[in-house]
Amino acid sequence: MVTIGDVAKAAGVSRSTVSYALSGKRKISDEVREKIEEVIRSLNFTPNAGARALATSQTHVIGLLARFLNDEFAPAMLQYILGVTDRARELGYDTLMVTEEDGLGALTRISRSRMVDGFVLLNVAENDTRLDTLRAAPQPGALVGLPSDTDGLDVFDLDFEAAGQLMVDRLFELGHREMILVSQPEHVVARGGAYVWRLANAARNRAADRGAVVHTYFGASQQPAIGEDLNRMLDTHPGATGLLVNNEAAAAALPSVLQHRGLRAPDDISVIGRFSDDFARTFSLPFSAVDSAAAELGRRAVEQLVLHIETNVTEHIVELIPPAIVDRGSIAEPRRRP
Amino acid sequence: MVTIGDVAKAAGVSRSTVSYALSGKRKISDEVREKIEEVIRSLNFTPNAGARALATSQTHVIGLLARFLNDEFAPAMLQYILGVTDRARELGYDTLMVTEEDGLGALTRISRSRMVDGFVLLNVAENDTRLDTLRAAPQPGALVGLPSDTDGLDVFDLDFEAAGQLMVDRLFELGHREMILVSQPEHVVARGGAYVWRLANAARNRAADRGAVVHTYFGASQQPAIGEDLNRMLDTHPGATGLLVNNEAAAAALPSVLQHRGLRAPDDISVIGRFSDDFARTFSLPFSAVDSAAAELGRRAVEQLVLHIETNVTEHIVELIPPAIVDRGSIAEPRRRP
DNA sequence: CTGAAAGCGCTTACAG
DNA sequence: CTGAAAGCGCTTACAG
Repeated sequence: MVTIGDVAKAAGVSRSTVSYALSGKRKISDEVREKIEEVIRSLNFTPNAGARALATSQTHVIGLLARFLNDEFAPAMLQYILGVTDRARELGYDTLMVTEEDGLGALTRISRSRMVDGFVLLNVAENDTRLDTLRAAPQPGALVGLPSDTDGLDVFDLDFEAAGQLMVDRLFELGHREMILVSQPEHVVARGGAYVWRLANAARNRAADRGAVVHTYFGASQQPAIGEDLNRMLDTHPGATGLLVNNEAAAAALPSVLQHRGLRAPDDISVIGRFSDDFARTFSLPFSAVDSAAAELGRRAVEQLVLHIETNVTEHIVELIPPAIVDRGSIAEPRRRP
Repeated sequence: MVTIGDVAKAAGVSRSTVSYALSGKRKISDEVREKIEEVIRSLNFTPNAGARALATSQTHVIGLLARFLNDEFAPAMLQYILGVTDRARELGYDTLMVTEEDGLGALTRISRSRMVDGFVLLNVAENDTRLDTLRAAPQPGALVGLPSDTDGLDVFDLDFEAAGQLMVDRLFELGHREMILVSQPEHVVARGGAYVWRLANAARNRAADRGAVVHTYFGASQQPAIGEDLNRMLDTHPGATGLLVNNEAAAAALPSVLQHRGLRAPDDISVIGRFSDDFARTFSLPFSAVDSAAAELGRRAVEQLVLHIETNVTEHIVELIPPAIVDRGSIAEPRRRP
């Protein structure tokens, strides 16, 4: 393998000069620098990452801890991941992706062995067991998902409270007074998916404040259960004119459920979901929705993480991205009763 | 940070003894070994990965090059990725996930800087521009996807030819004589997705051999285009009794298309797809299908890669996994014409 | 503007 | 059975 020594020899300079030419950390005469650059090109030299990491204590790798809970909707995870890997690369970092069950063990192992400069945690739960370890680690950490204790960490999430309010407001203003909210399954909440009840409570409270009602339900995260759930909800509340869907599987199942019942959105029922634009596109969901902002959250987490890695800022931030509705034409004034 | 020197000092031995105790590469007296282990635990020592990599030229990291073409069906990619990361971890490797557009540049950069011990390439095209670079790299490589030239690389893929034959055979034996095959979009083929025509040609030829006919079509990979495509095909071939679906978006769109037309599988039409079990479960697709074996392919690629990394086998293999049908009750004898 | 040398934290022949 | 020392390929004070 070609080393910095080979380059130095071929260019007729010392290894330190090559190193400085590479880093730009001191002035090198044009003549020498050009010679070095030429040699680097002709020898195809790239510095050894391990050696560099050893010398600088910087790996230029970030650790991405992703949890794939088999009852959550895997496709949605991909957008967060791509947000992270793409932005990391733009900032000069590669991404070590960790998917093991034992996230805590992985975090400990990777942190102690100094394989990465920092961590991004996806799918963070209300009381995430990984957080204490992360706080005690020498590397900084950024989260996607809002835990109860955000101390010492940068946190990014969609503002689910505002999302719940926005969904209700939008329908309320069109005239809807009775709505159904389908949330993620109860076990997602039980496991610490606090965003589920953040959105649900906000929606219910906002409706109550304005003199409307939102019937809130947990729904299965897979077919056919979720389809049956939806039918049951619609049967139970024949007067409901609006459907809020905070559950990707439910959103994906909804077109056929509506079709089966002979309902059309927005003519017969207004539908507003909460999912990513990419998700909507892939499954052709004809429903207006609050965008999950998955890629953006991943990108923001990386940016803030890199800021902590590369500078000595000590403040941490909690950033809740304001919800935005992507209009796909599925909400309108409630149908006039005949 | 705690180093091997700290451990040695606390245990009252030399650094080499600690190193050998860690690696087991030479006999250490029980007494000394136990003392060392105790110190390691109490100091929370984990060897520095960069230093180890520098000394051994082994990173215990594999590079995973994944391409996310925005017109391909992203959710399906996840299964391959998890197969790779999970199996890698079981074998003692972490995974550097690379998603940049410029896969060739990434491969070059990561290979030269010695960040990984080997590469797994996903989504390999017929004439993949990354392969020559991979062959010239000092690290071994394993592919998921069959290129035209497999020289010097380990290759894993579903046997799409056998899959096409199997799909036709299964329907033929039930009595179907006219079938429609919906493939991935033409531009996937144009880009080198050879598996599309491997399956299509095999299906068509097998049908011809047996005196049946398969109408083959490319279909869009997104809604609503794919829904219209499906309707057009069904309109064009009213006599077709079997539908073969080698296109995930089409499979996902099919339930509502069938419902719209008042068709049921298998009563009115037999349907057999090619997608992953996980995909079927997530979207509740009630169609029998040849399993993509995504996770298995990812796992096999890693296993073979690690074999090359850790031993000096020089033979390379091309492994085409035989297709297997997962029965979901969507195929039966063709309906008797009234 | 440039070079010689120390040091990052490991592993592994070499020596006993 | 164990230790002293060289070396992996970089970076960066130190010196000129």
